[in-house]
Amino acid sequence: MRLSKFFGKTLREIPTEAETISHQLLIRSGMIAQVSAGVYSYLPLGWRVLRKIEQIIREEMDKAGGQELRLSTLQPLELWQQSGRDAAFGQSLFTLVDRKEHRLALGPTHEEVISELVRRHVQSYRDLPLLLYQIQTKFRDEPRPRGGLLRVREFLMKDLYSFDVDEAALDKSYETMAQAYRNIYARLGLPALMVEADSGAIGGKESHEFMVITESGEDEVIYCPDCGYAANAEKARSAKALAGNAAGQPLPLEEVATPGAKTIEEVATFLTVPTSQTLKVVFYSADGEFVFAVIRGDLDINETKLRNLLKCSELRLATEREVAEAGIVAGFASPIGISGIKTVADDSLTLGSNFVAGANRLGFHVKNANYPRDFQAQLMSDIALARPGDDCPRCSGRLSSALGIEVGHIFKLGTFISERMDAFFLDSSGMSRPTVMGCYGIGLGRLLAAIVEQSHDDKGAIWPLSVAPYQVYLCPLHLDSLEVASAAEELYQVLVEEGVEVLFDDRNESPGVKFNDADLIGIPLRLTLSPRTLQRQSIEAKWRRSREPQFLPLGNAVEEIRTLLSEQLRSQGCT
RNA sequence: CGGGGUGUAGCGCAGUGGCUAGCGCGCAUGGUUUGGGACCAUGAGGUCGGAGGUUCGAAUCCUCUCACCCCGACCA
Repeated sequence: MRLSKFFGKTLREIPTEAETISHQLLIRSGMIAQVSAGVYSYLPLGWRVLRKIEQIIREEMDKAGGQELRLSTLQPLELWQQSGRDAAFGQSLFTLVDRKEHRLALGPTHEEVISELVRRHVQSYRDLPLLLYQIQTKFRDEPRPRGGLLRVREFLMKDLYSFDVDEAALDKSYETMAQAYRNIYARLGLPALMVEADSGAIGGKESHEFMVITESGEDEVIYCPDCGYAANAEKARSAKALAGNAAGQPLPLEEVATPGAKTIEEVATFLTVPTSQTLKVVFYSADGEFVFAVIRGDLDINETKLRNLLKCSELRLATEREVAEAGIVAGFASPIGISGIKTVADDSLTLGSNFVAGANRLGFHVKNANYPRDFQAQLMSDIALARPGDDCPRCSGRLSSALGIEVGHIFKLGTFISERMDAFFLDSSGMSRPTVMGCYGIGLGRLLAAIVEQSHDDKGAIWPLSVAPYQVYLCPLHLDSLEVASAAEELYQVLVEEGVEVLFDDRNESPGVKFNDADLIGIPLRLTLSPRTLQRQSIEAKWRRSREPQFLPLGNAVEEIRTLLSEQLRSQGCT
């Protein structure tokens, strides 16, 4: 491609609306253009990268046994009502009404549509397993799009759905997909960490996310540097230490005056006990129901875990007014002696005894509260937030945290969707059973942004060869020199004939402009030729990533270039 | 949805009641240049986000409204 005829222009200045590096560089290099909040067009450069990413994903899916298909984007809302996930997606669903007043959704994901399809085509266990995938635009009306391509409302996504006869077979499909994902990230030159994750609105039991660790990430990853345990903060566990007198004999309840001591810190200081010797109560509204969440004073509530435990869709802190209306004395509340309010507890209550808790009376707490002697909880589980510095749940290490971009998410869905969508099959004994599903998503645009986030310098993007918009930037200087012009032209023609992807800077610009554009766009290999290099019968070759150029003899430059490129691809793990 | 911010030329910005709205980059034409964003000359390009109001006079003051960005809530 000749730059003189190319659509799209580089920008010298950083557009004001772009804050994250990838957003700035993608706009400045002319890869994408914003249309609306969370809606982008891809210009030729960006589109080329996206298509290469797509092709790598397609190859790995095919290699793993996947079969590509295309599903509808318009989905009748009934499908979502049938699976019951219309509530889970809620406002994120883009909906519209057709001329017959029929309600439709723009697909945010395709489990419903594909289950329907599979239902009609799969009757026997002999038809399973199936790995079906699609690479299509999906729509989600995000509350807040952000960071350029990092979180958008219209996005290209690969989703693969697995259908198996039982859990064991699902485990196998899951592992096949996890490996395919590792291959994809390797080929994209993207270091991605597989972490345990919450399954959110998608539902299901087990799930993992693939994270690229970078400052602009919007997810917190909790990990153990010693044993490799890693999980999204929403999901992460920590080993909860025993409280100081965990082994103590339960003592009688005793009310003590604690004037003005409302927070855990104040109470603990006032009574000179560690915070792990206190109980904390947090008030929530869960789908409109008032809920007490009780946890040991040194820990915090993880709202994702709480939501999962309560199986509710809307969870928020109760307002002061709701607290007052429930007859709660804020700052001095506890579940002791309270009835008629749903109480859920963190299992840390069992890791201690003789706690300090609220007395449900202004200015008073009680000492020696013990579970379950003094109060009960309807639900008890781990609902604590794992924090950096906590003990690792798997080894004796200490947890750390980092921010990451979620570049892939795989789920073991189980049977809840297939049951609702009637996707049953007959097993070998003639019994009707729901297919066991898994789904495996990867966002292409976000992947593209993540690559830039972790592979750039102050000059611009640094694309790995496998996905670079072009492999080579052909950069002649002094184009008014006939010698240079004809040598460049000839080299361009030959390279193109050889199948090398060349961006030919045939503009009559100054060297600085050309070099800066080459760096900004981030083409892996730059070939410079000028009167100076021609005099030495050579052309200069420089990798975007490195500082030092090398000189190739003009005579067999094409051969040398091909060698350079194939060596580079091989070192990237791509063949 | 709550909080904060920004809308003036393609991009980045200046312009707090006054006459024809500026600057830099970019763009066009001509010329001189050419190894890290060159220089000179000439030129094109604006319903100042929109609507309403105040005023002799509004980019500027008031009201409403829309869009976009950031933080939070929420979310894959």
